[in-house]
Amino acid sequence: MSNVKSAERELSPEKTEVILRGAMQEFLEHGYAGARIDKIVAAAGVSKATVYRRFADKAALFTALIQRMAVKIHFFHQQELPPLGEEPVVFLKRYATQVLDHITHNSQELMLFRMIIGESGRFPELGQEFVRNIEKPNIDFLMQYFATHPKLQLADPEVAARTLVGTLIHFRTYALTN
Amino acid sequence: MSNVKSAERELSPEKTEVILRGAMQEFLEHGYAGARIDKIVAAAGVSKATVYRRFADKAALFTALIQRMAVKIHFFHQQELPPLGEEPVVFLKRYATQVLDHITHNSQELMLFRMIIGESGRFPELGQEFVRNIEKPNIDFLMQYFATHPKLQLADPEVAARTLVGTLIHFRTYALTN
DNA sequence: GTCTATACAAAGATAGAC
DNA sequence: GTCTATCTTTGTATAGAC
Repeated sequence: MSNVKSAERELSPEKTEVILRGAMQEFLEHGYAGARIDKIVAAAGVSKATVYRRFADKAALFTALIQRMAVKIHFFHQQELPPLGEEPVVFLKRYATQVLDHITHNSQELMLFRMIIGESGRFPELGQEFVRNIEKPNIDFLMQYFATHPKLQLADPEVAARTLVGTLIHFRTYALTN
Repeated sequence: MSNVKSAERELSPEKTEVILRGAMQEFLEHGYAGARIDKIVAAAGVSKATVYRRFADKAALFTALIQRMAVKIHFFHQQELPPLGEEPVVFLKRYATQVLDHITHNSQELMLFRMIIGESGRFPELGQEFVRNIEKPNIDFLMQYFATHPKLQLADPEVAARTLVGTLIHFRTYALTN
């Protein structure tokens, strides 16, 4: 006989939100092993018990956070495309510039990429998630773009797409420092 | 009046060697923050005091290890070049295959690349060291190769070299999982 | 110069009050 | 459902014997 509201009275979504926000800061700055639960709860303004009621342990909190970020970044990139009507050379230059600028002005995203790569040996599902959510959509888009623009004379659209995406990500996560 | 031998009686190089070997295992497997000094000394068969007599702290041990590995890998790659007399297309395919195979059969090197990228935000000098010792020599070599083979019709040898190296490293450290 | 034993701090996780 | 207080383990680093 409980009404609808009582059925919802479980874990408050607001607290979950602030926990994840605090966790993001701490994990991005120090990596998985370097992150401290104490710092996360301090930043979130909740107690440890509140964290451990939602997440089994540190690893569960970490993976939950990363998966959430993967989805957000995915949708973000989709909105950012430069106009498709331009000449291919112009479009591709803008596309590349935009990706690099985006990461450059979004230091959290740079830290995220680096962390994913660094932890992907110990959290394989995490690396796969990112391939699925971030790299794959970009590669698929470019593949189709290349395939529908024969004037570019690209023998293999998939190779071209993987090359461009790989070069851009690598250039920003490894070659440059800040 | 001390003879030459007594002047050398400082820290035994053999112990330094086994410490670094144990440290390599542990750091590569768990990253910087995840590595445990206890595990390192256990693997090396020495005491903690012996470690701390040589290295000021964990970070000093870490950076010393990475710099040593950077030098070793640098020299290793130099010896591996496929025959330069081949047709450019053949040579480049072999070069790429060899780099990928090398990392694939050298899981420690893969772990090292991932760790460098993951820690490069917190240890910037470490990322720079690797650019200098590993990426730069490869890029320089390819640049010169491209410049001396005009039939490849590459407008910008440096861009081509960076693209190839970046794509190869990224493909192996991020896109694939194992 | 190297070891054993230990200091000291901090971590992750939980019990019990409200 | 959330907090305070605490348990237990484990970490880095060092003091002192040999």
